[in-house]
Amino acid sequence: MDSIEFDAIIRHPRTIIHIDVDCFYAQVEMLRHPELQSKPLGVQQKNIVVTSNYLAREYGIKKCMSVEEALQLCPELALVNGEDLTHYRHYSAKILKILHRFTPLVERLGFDDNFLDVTSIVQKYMNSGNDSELNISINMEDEHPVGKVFGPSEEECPCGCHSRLIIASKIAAEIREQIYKDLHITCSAGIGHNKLLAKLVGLLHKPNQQTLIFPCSAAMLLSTIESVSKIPGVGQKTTQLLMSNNIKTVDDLRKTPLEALEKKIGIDLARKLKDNAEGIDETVVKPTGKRQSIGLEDGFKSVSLIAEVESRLGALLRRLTELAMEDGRIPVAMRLTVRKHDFNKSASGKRETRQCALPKHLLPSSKSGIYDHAKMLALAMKLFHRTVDVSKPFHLTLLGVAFTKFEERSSGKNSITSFLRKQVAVQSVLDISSEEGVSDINLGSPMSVNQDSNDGSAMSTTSSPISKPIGTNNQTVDDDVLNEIEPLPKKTRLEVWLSGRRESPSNEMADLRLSPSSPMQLSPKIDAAVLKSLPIDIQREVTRSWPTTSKPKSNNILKYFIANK
DNA sequence: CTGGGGTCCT
DNA sequence: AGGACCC
Repeated sequence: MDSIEFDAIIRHPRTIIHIDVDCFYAQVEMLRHPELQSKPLGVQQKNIVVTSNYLAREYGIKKCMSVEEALQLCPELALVNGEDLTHYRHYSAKILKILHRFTPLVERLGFDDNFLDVTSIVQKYMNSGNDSELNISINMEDEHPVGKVFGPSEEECPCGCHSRLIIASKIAAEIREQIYKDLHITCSAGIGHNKLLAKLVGLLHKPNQQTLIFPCSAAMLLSTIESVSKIPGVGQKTTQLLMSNNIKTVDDLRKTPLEALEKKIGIDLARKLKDNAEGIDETVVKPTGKRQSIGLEDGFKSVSLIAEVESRLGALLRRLTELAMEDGRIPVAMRLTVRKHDFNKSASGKRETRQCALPKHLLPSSKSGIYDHAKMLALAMKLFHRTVDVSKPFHLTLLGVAFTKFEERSSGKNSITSFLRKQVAVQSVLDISSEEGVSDINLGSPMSVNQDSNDGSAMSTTSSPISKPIGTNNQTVDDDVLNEIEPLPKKTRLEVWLSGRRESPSNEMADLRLSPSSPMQLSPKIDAAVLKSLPIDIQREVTRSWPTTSKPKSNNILKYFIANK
């Protein structure tokens, strides 16, 4: 077969639907507060209106606008706080379940953005006129797509994608209908033969509508997007790089020779963007599995006291352990995130993270079935002291804590797999107990904050003799476990103090010293020899079920069947 | 005081 | 551990 004919036949083999929930947070809040349904509504996080309903958008309110600005545009704007994502997470899971009724091939970006590869269900419809597994029947006689179509559709592509896309538009309509019937949430959809086109075309008609694009209109769609920054994957940095090279539009991108572009932005990105500029995108829909991390963050004006850090981390950890229990898997590592106030310039304020293994005995699987919050907090504080030099004044604008590696809850028996998996998870994580073994010397004298500063705030009178002798403080967490676990008060002394304090934080602070966090026995070293000593087929069995850290390199063979360019 | 989440790559 | 990206 001539390679050109071959190209023509196999060109657009996939069918992709992109489902975007309309102003997701705002819809959820309207469901929770029906009286707000008919009013302009914004969802607020800190000083930001992160999203708003369409009534509010008529006033010109945009995503991530400041509250001030939004209220100027619409003084009667109703605002609800959306800093707690619990309800959104809940609805997001329900939406995902509905999508899974259609196909397991669902890739999620965030809570409200989904790609579905419906190639195979479209094929089922073409074979039989219905899908016995779904309760949907599609009128195959009707050749018209549901919803809008972008661009001309005069000539049918010889690969047959035309009718596939039309069927997919009916499936998309059915998906949206089921989401609305079950949840009273509206979505918009884009239908195309790849992810890029499905996503971009769905933006054209937005609340509660859907749009289809045929391949012949792909280049046209890309031409109509004004800036390269609208291409998914082109963020702020790349946009700056491109603009400094006078590349602003997709057409600029097309005019730039690949070789020249590679030198400016790197070979991988250059190739991707040259493809994208023509509407080409071979990336596959990667089904989203379990989360790779579960985290919580809290931003604030400024936190400069260790005591307040401890209080806030404690609150975050309580919620985080609840989320982990819902998830069902056992976390194996903890990561702390800190954002330090950046007052040298108006720089963005980078985050710093520290990560460590989570010792097994802090986990709920061991006897009690619950987390030991005191020790979790001690561990988090240890990470904090690795991140922030508390001998000097500090002020933070964000604290976050996350679980980052997981072990499936064993369901009992698969001992060897479970054992090895745990080892591999722990192995790559820094073992913080093994270095600076006794550590916590800083913890002994936290009042040294401000010791040479003149800002006269809280602590300057202090330097209260903290001296619990470091030596006696230095029992390990393991020792604590062996001793008895002190019943955790509803409020810790720290929280009581914090909630009661007004202006004169005095030497009460001496009592707020973090309980001696100390080296923990962590992470037995992995024994690669154990694995290697197994029969090869057992090795394979074991490694196949490991949490995926390596990814299949995306050398899609289809690439070689794409019309040259 | 640009939010509170996430992903993957280097 | 950080960076860039997504929503």
